[in-house]
Amino acid sequence: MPTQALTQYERERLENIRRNGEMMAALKLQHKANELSTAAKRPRQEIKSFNNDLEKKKPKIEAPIVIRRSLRSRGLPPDSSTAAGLEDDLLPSPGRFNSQSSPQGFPVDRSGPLAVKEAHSGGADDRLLLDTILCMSENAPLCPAKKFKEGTASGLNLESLTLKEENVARVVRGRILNVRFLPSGDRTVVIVGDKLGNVGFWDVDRKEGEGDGIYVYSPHSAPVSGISVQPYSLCKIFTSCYDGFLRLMDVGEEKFNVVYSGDEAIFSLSQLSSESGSLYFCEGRGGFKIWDLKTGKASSSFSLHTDRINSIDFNPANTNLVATSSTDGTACIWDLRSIRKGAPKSVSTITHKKAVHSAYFSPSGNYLATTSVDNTVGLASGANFADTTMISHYNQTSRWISSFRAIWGWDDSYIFLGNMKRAVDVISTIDRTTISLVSSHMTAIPTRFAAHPLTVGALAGATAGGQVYLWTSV
DNA sequence: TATTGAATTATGCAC
DNA sequence: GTGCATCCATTCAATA
Repeated sequence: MPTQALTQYERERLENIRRNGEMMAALKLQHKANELSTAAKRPRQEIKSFNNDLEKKKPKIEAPIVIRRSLRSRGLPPDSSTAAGLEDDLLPSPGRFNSQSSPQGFPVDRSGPLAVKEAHSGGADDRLLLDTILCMSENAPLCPAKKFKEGTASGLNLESLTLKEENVARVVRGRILNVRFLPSGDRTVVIVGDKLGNVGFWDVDRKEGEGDGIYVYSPHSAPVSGISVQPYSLCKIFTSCYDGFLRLMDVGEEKFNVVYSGDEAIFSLSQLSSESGSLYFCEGRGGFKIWDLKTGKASSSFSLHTDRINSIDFNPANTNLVATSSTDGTACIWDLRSIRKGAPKSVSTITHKKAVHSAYFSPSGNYLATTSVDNTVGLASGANFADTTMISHYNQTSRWISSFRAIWGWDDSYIFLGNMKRAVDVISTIDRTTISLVSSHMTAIPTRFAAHPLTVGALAGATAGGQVYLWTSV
């Protein structure tokens, strides 16, 4: 390997990986022997889960999670070859860092475009999934990824929400950070991203004889921080990752292409439901970028917070307004038309006592709901969202559990979020009361949620154990 | 102000 | 049912 062509940063990473590899090798010898001898007997879990035959076959060479940090944040001097190194990242170069074993046992290079086949790491033969998505895409080519009938009464009856036994699945192995629905009314497909870099699909409405409907890909080498389905095109799915990569899963092309590769971890990703030319993402400590997909360049770049930005959300009624939530303890609403580079000024700032993990606009755009580790859910409304009320909610998740993020349902009346007692809490915005949805099928704490954009009552909750619970309205 | 270290404790898996 | 490994999240207090 031509080490002289690598940047200092990359050399450090290689060294780190080598050290980890040595340690792993020592630790894993015994572990692997145990694994092989016990791999035959397994199914303890009653719920359906991805078939890990492929996982069993491949030698487990676990690449360490390498979180990208800028030279600046690591207190190192600027490296003149960084830009070149970045270019390098976009080219396939076998044997480079970021490699992990494929199902076939060959190392997978995660620094360039990846074939879907190469990234496929678990679950059934994925031909069926790819064809299903293509078919869904053809049937609903003009179906935008936006909320159900913005702001109008959805007619949801909370008491009708149930969790059926068959609507529980273990989709991925790691802790889920992100859950989404494919925006189609035809067929329910859930997409999740986990801490290990896996992107899992669950085809809930599969037909008899089509297997368990679970498919797993490993396009990333670190936690998947965002999933966004391209508006008007179900077969283009963007994912962002702590490894600094933004990828596009193109179902038609059968590729996980590299859209962007930066030096810092990407913590959040969003797109406008009405426009498909740009990606909006946050990286490092407070960085916000607008990425032009046509030119492949950043059209804007701002520093909006002093710490990581955990979520980005557009106001459905006025898409010039974007809300960001940050570990710096604030959630801000920005007007994209008047944001200034030097000292950006927010339209409104909601201040919490601790980190804010989400800030989402209600379907009508009249409210903003924030979730903070200071044990509150904030509700902002009125002119410039200046009227703020704080609703008490226990948000202390432990080390192994992702932070809670309160999401909106199908109209402005309810907010959904996790509860440490293995329940889904529903806050009514009308009387500010909280009720809990419980089920004996929910054996872990749901922390990240998605409301189906077209089906009222279809609510997916995801856990630290890779499970997804799909609540439905009957 | 930046860095370091302690504390937190749910889940899956193997037995 | 019990015990163990996970480990790179996040916060906060203590330190330089």
